[in-house]
Amino acid sequence: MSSAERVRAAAVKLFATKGFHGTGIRDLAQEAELSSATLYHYMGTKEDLLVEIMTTSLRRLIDAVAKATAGSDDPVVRMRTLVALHVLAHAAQPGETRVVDNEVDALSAPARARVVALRDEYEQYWADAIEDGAAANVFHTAQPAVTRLALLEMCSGVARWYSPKGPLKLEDLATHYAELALRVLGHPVAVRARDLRQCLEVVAQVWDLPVQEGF
Amino acid sequence: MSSAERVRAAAVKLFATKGFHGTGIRDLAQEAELSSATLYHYMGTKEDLLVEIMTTSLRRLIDAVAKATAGSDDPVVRMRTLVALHVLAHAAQPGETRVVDNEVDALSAPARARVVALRDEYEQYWADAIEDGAAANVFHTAQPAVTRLALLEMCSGVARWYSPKGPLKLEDLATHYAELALRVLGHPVAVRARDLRQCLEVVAQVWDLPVQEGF
DNA sequence: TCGACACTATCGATCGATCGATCGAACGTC
DNA sequence: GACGTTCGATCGATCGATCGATAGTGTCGA
Repeated sequence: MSSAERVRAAAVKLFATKGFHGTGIRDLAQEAELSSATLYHYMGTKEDLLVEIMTTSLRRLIDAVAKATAGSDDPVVRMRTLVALHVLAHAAQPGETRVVDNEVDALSAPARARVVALRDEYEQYWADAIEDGAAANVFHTAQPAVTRLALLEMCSGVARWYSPKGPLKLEDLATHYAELALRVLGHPVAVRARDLRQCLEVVAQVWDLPVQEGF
Repeated sequence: MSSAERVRAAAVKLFATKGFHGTGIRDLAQEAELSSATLYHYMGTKEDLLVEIMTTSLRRLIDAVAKATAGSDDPVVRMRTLVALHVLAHAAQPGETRVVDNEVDALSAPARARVVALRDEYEQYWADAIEDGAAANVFHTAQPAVTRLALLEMCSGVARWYSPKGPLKLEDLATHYAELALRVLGHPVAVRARDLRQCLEVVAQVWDLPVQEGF
């Protein structure tokens, strides 16, 4: 792993576990096995590093859902795909996703605006799928906007507790959450294994992970 | 409001919005309208202040669920009560709950152990209700533990976005979430208004809030 | 009624430590 | 000798925390 990669990995790990403000430049340097001065050869300010992690992580997620939902009009299929992708991404990359979800408040106003715009772009996929499903009468929810937020929070929570060392396989996790999401949306239909396998492949591809189960 | 109360309120506000590490002693002093030296007349260390906020907040929540679920054996009723209480607490006291949910990592090891023990005590109510419901065949979930975590994350998320200024009333919010939770648990039954009103009263009582709607 | 004393509340000044960030110099490699 | 990397030393700023001093307030014996 190159020094540049070590710096980024160190930042993801420490920002995710100790928070942006709780992580010092010297913590970063120690984790990356470099002097604090050398860090600045690979980054701008500490905030630049945070912004880079957030934007690339969100861009990857947006690319993944764009790729995985392309060509599908069925809201149920899209919803299953969105949930599976979101859960897989949060389980496989808990560091990045925890930083994105928890450290938005640490950004300065202009940087925060750019990150929030990306997040809104992502959540629009969820809003569209829910709206289309409600219009097609396959989803039944009295408060679509609230339900969307509830689903997103439920799925993002995975990054806070999932461990690949536990008994639960990634596929089982994603399948279970897709099932829960459809229940929330008032559409009690079993999850098809075929849809899920496609999501696993997209995640492995976009995040550049080995393809076998468990990443 | 006394100085002691202003210190605590300032800490809740700033810890919730800027994070524990992102909040300086001087920020706290300015928000509480005191000098930084005077702060230490009302608190121990900054971490003591954080621990006090977390433990009292969790104790109140535990007291509330103990009071509200006492005497009820029906897992469905208990689950509705747990969800409504949790959502109402997170919507009515977003500061405290955000601090509890997000700043656990900022604690030193011994303090964290005490807080996590309280959190586990609280979550046991959820685990019991889900287990009893599954045993009574009124809940249907393949992964009870995962479902519990998913539900908790879903409900806690309310503190991140709910605003009393929005169009959504507290009762509608709690009712909607109770409905979503029962769907997640495979028990599609409408929420009874009577159960909810009792939860509103318990929250108002335990958190010492005015009883009329909206707190 | 009055002063003496104790106690609470407050703050300006300041402590040593750590913060994010920068500098010039020294490496190696081509 | 040009360039990409690395680091020790150090900058001014800010951090959490403490100090002694100064008011205010209530109590109690004379």
